[in-house]
Amino acid sequence: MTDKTQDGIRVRFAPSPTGYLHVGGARTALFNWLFARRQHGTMILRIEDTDAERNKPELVTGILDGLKWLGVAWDEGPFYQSQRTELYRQAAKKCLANGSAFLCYCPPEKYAGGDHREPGQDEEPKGGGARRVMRCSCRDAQASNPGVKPAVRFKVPLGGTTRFTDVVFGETEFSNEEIEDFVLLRSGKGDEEFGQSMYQLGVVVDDIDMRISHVIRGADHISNTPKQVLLYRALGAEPPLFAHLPLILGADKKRLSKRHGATDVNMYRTEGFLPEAFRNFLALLGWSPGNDEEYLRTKDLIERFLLEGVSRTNGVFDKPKLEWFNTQYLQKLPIEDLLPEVEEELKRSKLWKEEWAAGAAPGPDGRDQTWFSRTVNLLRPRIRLLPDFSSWSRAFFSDDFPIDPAAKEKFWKDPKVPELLAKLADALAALPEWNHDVCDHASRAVAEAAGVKAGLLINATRVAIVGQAVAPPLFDTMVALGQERVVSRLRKAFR
RNA sequence: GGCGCUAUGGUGCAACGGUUAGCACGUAGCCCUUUCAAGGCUAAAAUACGGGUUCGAUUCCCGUUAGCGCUACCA
Repeated sequence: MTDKTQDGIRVRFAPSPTGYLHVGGARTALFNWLFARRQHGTMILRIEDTDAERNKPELVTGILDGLKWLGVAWDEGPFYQSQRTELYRQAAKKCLANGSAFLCYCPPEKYAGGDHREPGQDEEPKGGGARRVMRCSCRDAQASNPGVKPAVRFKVPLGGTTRFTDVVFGETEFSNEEIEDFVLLRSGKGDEEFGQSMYQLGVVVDDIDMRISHVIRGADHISNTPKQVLLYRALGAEPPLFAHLPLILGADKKRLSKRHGATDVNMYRTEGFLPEAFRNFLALLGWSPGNDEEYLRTKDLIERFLLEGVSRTNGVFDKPKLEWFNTQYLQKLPIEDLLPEVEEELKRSKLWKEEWAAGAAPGPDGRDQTWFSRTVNLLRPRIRLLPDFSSWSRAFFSDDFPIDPAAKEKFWKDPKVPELLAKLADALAALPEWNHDVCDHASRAVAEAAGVKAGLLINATRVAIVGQAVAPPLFDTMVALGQERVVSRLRKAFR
């Protein structure tokens, strides 16, 4: 075991391109990555595409995109198992040669059907010891069917136990009687001698070849592990350390699936979550730093990540908590980390103006080079998802914005409003300077002169200048928009 | 069915033999307030059940129950 880490910590994430990058897979990838970073190790990406039937090569791009968005960067690969067939065949032949595997001529659908009971066994095997009498004895099938191509099966010991140490679950032991003679290599098609590798062989051969020190993967692989440990031994290698991760469940505690909502990480990107918030949330699903801290930026996660902190209980994917994390990041992130995300969002929605880039020309208020960052800061406490910058905050970035009918209904009810806004427009237009306090005083003066409460004017004005009942504090909003726009929007309101 | 794993509020985690069982999300209420958020305060809410071990169990052991996983020439 110890010699496994001689050439350093080496981990891998090994998705199969039979679908998109699932949040469960994303969490596995994240844990591998955090562990590798924390231990100054190496992370390898390996595509497990040995099943030509199910595998869809075009899905690899989506998985890679998902990982990149997540910020999980691998150091080696991606390696494709479909291109390493010869390696697996050699390993299978080695097992054949040293007696740890055998050729099986059974038709695939017959093997488990009880065709292989030894003579004299008429009872259907019912688990327990009876099961092992199912050792394949299909030499007869070969004799009566000379053309049949065999698969290679591993010869699991008839007795004894196989144990391994799981860093998360502890010492784990399986009775060999429970393990069937699993297939290593599919039978050959056409004129091939053998077909593609099966999962168990591929993982083990690659994990040996890639000198993997820690196998960090979902707990759904616990039952596979003894098979793999047996294979390591048959191939003359020492098994790595295993760390199985509890599964992620949906709100009903069933395995997370599409009907629970989005399970494709790329959908969280398009929904507008910040990758760092998503990482923070995911890291805390099945792992804890050992105390109550929750807001952990990526550098903190790396610093704190220990396999010992991984939980053994399956966890529910709680989207409301993810949303909370996102708002936390939207509010707390240093502005320079947030700006690029907002810029990208505004570009997506075609609202972006190059003059807003840092250090460029003044913003719409014609005053300050950092208009964009000031405006984002003003907006961020109320934003939940990145696209809100384009929709909810549209009036800050474009003159073409809708007026919400419900907002009108609520704040323009009073018949005095049109005249009030006209007076306010005149008052504001006459202002020699433009800042929060000046706007504040001018507005309140107009309200007072008209004999109405300031609130009435303020609320009505908000609707006129941003089209919504909800926005940042009014006078800050006025400053962000600039004098010209505020005046013209007020004048246009009832025209 | 067999085998394996797991079991703290609705949810995610903490307490690794001794705490009034802690934090966060969510929920309810209050405060703040020009809207809405944010923020602050408060409240309701948990050790699945039954046996042991121990001076003492959330914590260790056994059983029950429940959930999940595996049980493919899928990964």
